[in-house]
Order: sequence, then structure tokens, then C-alpha cells
Amino acid sequence: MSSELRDEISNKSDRLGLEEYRHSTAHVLADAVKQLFPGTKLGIGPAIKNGFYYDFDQESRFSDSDFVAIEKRMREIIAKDLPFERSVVSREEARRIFEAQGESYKLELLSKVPDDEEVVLYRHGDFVDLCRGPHVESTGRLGVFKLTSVAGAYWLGDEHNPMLQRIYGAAFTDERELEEHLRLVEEAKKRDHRILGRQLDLFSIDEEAGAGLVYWHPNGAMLKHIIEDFWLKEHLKRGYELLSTPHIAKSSLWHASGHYSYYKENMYILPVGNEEYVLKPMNCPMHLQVYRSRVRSYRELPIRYAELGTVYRRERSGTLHGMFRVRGFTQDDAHIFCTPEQVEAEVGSVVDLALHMLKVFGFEQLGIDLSLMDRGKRQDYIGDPEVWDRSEAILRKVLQAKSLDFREMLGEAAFYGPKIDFQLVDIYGHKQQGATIQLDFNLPKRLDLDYIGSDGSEQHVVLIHRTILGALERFVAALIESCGGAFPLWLSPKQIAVLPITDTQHEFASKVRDDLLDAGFRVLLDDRNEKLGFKIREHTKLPYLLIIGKREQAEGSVSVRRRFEGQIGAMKLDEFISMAREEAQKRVIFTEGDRR
RNA sequence: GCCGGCGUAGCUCAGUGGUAGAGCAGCUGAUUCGUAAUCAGCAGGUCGUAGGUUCAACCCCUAUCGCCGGCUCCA
Repeated sequence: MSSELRDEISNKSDRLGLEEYRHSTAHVLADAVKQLFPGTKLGIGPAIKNGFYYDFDQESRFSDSDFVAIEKRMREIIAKDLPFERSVVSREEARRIFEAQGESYKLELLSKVPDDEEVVLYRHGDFVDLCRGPHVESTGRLGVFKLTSVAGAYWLGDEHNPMLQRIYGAAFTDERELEEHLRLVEEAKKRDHRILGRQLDLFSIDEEAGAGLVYWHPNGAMLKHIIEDFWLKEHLKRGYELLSTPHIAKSSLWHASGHYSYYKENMYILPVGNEEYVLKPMNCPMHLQVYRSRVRSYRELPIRYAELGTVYRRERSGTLHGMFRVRGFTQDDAHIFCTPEQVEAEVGSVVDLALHMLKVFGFEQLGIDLSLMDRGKRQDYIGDPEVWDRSEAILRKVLQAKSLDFREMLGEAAFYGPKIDFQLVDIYGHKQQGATIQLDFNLPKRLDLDYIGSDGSEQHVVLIHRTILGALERFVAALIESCGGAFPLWLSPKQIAVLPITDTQHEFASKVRDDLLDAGFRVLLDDRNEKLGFKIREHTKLPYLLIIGKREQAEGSVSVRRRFEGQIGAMKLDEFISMAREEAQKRVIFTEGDRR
């Protein structure tokens, strides 16, 4: 056996071992809760990333103040070292057991076990659960865990079902790993874009003025502008054309597009006199208007229309989350109109563009989903199933041709077509929806989007909806968290701070500032009457600090301090400018110090 | 939208059925300083909002808005 193969197998077995460990800990949690809160009914209790959860149905409400008692009881169960015993029973036997305990949810699960599968129970002590397993040998093997939170969760994830109480826990086989995990969670809180957004004065959301509506402050607006500028250049290079379209349109447009029937609950609808307008939740109908403004020839195709289009969606209140989930946001949207023959190549180049652009921002690790129609819910989609089959096959083929790893997600498609979704994965493994590429044979048919083919006949165009960054708000939030607010030089709203030591150097310092501004840098002069150490501390997240004291003034130089690295020495301003200019032009993401 | 928790100064937080507190930030003054917090003084809140209970509510109750953790949804 090759050593690689052996490693792979042992990694896999470690992973399985950890899953068993976590899932077994969930059983102990359920046992403890049932002991402490008689009458509690069980939902499900799987292992998840970093730990486990278990769902409970119980009149009284759990709160984290109950955790102390529950954890104590769990540790008692663990101390008894009760063996986990597997048994295969008949359906009747299982039904009898769960009926006796009033475990209605378990009975529901039991009824869903396929006929050709055996019914497996796991016991430890007096606790019994319907469960495929496997488990660790006995409760004594467990012990490194911590209950972390309690939250509501719908039974079987369906909002029409009753809501159960879910208790989450973290669990590892090693005490140090648990501590490390808890430390990382704390660390992640400090990188939270909502916290950094305020500290760095990037943006705010004012609840009085409207939840989910973002105010970009000067620093944030600058950052957004830099991203948009880069975005535009990349698109113009690739044959996209820029569009600018209205924010509202009469209802009739949205009836025609299908949004009024499939998307109404998310739309802001504005009555104006005896007419009705809709604040746009998507840009596509607007882009289609431009396409339809005259007859199109096959010679013009593909047409690629791009717009940083701001859209408004009435998201349900509980779903809002900083800039990750807002009600007004700017999509880096584009619509590609092409012939059926061009589809594959166009989708392929969009995938390439997405991979390229996201990499420039430091997102090298991506999750890719192929989002498909749920054939069981036809009423949620427009168009013929055969067209859907064809569309889905094209997307699948493109991903396979590029040897990209992807997951197929049933029921995740848009109402008008299947899509490829890219998730940004941050350093903690959290995923955020970024790019999306949606293939649409349906709207062109529905709205008569045609072109004149080479034979003079009218053909339906094929439409590709796509964004690369997703929404600027969400993208910037992910960017803030991925770099912890320490933006790479090319993106940093302020790139350089000039710090005079005493006011004797103010004149020279402002000249340095002006020279840097002339050289095209975004510069801040901190000439406040504060000590140097204080000023350095206040600007630790900036890529470069230039310190100017008596010596530098006399020599006409600057003392350069690089973020996370400290002093890198004094140099002539010109020297610094060419060094920094190169770093910015190359769009260097991490300097040595950043990787620390 | 649903479940739970929480809304006190710009921020982070303490507090109590009987006249609102700290640190940081802010302002004023002093200090002119060499690589992650100089000192002093001043100012700042109808305790999210609206009702109710009470002699008295920041505290108890109800509603509402919002935030946080999840669920559902999603760019």
C-alpha cells in the first residue's frame, strides 16, 4: 500500500472516529436532558462540524443557564462508562418501545425507514435511540465537549412543522483541540465585519432609518469604489458593455417577467396614483428591455451587458445579518445574450472570470454547487422539463470539462433556470454565496427575446444571468472578515499614514503627504498632538506608516513601518513610492507580515 | 416569518421598585514627545418606542421596532 493511500485511509478513519465521538456525545446530551426534563421528546441529534446538536420538544424553554446542570449530568453519565449497545429489532418492537416513551418524532422517523433496511437501535444505560450508528464503545470514551448554544429549529427543517429546541455543543477527542476551537471562535468574533465595520468606520446600518439598508462611510465607499473600478476594467477587457438602468418600473414589466407571481413576497411595491411601480429586486428585466429596444442579428451575439445594479428585496426580518444579508444591495450583474451554440463557451468563460477575480481578492478556496430543479416541485419553476434537462446538462458539462469539484444541489435552482454557485470560504471554513451563473432558456421564450438567424428566421436567444462578486455588500463583508480589516495595499481605503513626531515636522510631513497624493496614493496625515506610540497604535491596520522626526526631516527621508512587520528602515520618499507602487500594481494580497 | 436571548452615553459595559454610573471616544488646557495607550479638567443619557400596573417604573406587565444566536429563505 502506498503511503499516500495509507494516509488517506487513516485520515478517513480519524474523521469517522470523530464523527462517532460527536454523535455519541449527542446521545449522552439527549439522555441527560430526558433525565433532567422528564417528558422531553427527541428529534434528531447528528454530528456536525466541530461538534453536535440534538433537537428537543419540551414545554419549558432551555436557556444557557441550564447548561451547567445538563453538562454535569452528562459528565455523570460519562463517568458511569455505560456501553453503547447496538441491536437490530423488528419494526413492531421499535414501535412498541417508542410508543411507550411517547417519542412521536422517533415514530415518524421509524415509519420512514425504507422496507429493505433494518431498524437499528442504540442503547446506553436506560437510554435508547433510533440510530444507524456507529458509536464509540462506551460513554467513558467521551468527555471533551462543551454546550455552546440553544436555538429554535423546525422539525425536519420545514417551517410548516413545529419548532423544536436545538442544543448545540462542541466536541473533540482532545482537550487542546476543544480549547483551540473555542479560541478560534473568539478570534472570529474580533474579525466580525459588523465590529470591524464600525471600528474602521467603513459603514453603518441605522435601525431607525431602516433595517438592512447600508450607509457606506468614506472609508467603505472608497473600498467599494476600488473594487468596482477593478471589476469594470476586468469586464471591459472581456467584451462586456456597461449599462445603467432605472431603479423602478411599472408592475406590468414584472408581470411579464414572472417576478410578480414568483417573487412578489420579496418585492417593494409602490402605489403611485392609480398606477403601481416596483422597486427592482433584480436587474434582468431592465437589461432585457435594452436588448429588446431593437431587432438583433445573430452577428451581434454574444451581447454582454454589465451593470453595478442596486436592487431592493424585502427579506424576512429574521434573516438580516450585517452586510451579509441586507435589503438593498448592489449586484455586479451581467446578462449575456447568445445563441444555443455559444452557451457552453460563454458559461465557460464566466467560470474562468469568476475564478480569476475571486483569486485576486485572495479567495482561492471556493465551494462550487450545481443548483438544480426539484422535479417534485414543478409549480415553483417556469418552463419545460426537457429544457431544464438540457440546461442542467450544459452547466454540468462545463464544470466537468474544467475538472472542478462541485456538489449537485437539488431544488436550489432559480425559478427560471439552473445555476452554478460559488461560495467564498473564509479562513474559518465559513461559506458565503459569491458568484452565481444562471442559465435561462425560459425568460427569452416567455418575453420573446429574439434574434434574426443567418437563415433570416427568428430565434429565441439564450440568456445567462451572472454575478461574480455576488453583492458588493456581502462581498465586502467577506473580504473584511477574510483579512481581519487589514486590507491589502491595493484595496486599503487609506494606504499610508504619515506620522510626524512633533509639530516641528508638520511642514515636512504635509509635503510628504502631498507628494504621496501626487503619486496616486490614498494618504492620511496624523498631525494630532499625540505621542508616536499612540498614533502607531491607532493605525495598526494600515499597510504602511511613515514616521517623520528630526532625523528624517534633516535627511529628507521617511522611516517606514510595515503592517505586522514593524520598522523596515528609513529610505528616500521616491524609493518608498516605487516600492509601494509595485506592491499595489501587483495587487499583492499578503506581505510577509500579514501571513504571520 | 419562526424559537430563544438582549436593547442603559458615540462605543464596550455596570446598575437598581425611591433623583442614572465607569472606561474608551469627544471637547478644553497642559505636555513637543523616536516606533502599539502623556496628564488634568469639562461635557455627554426623557435607560429603543408606545401603552399599562404602582404613591413612585430604567427595573414589573403588554404591544411594537431593532439587534444577537439559530431555523427557514438567500446575492
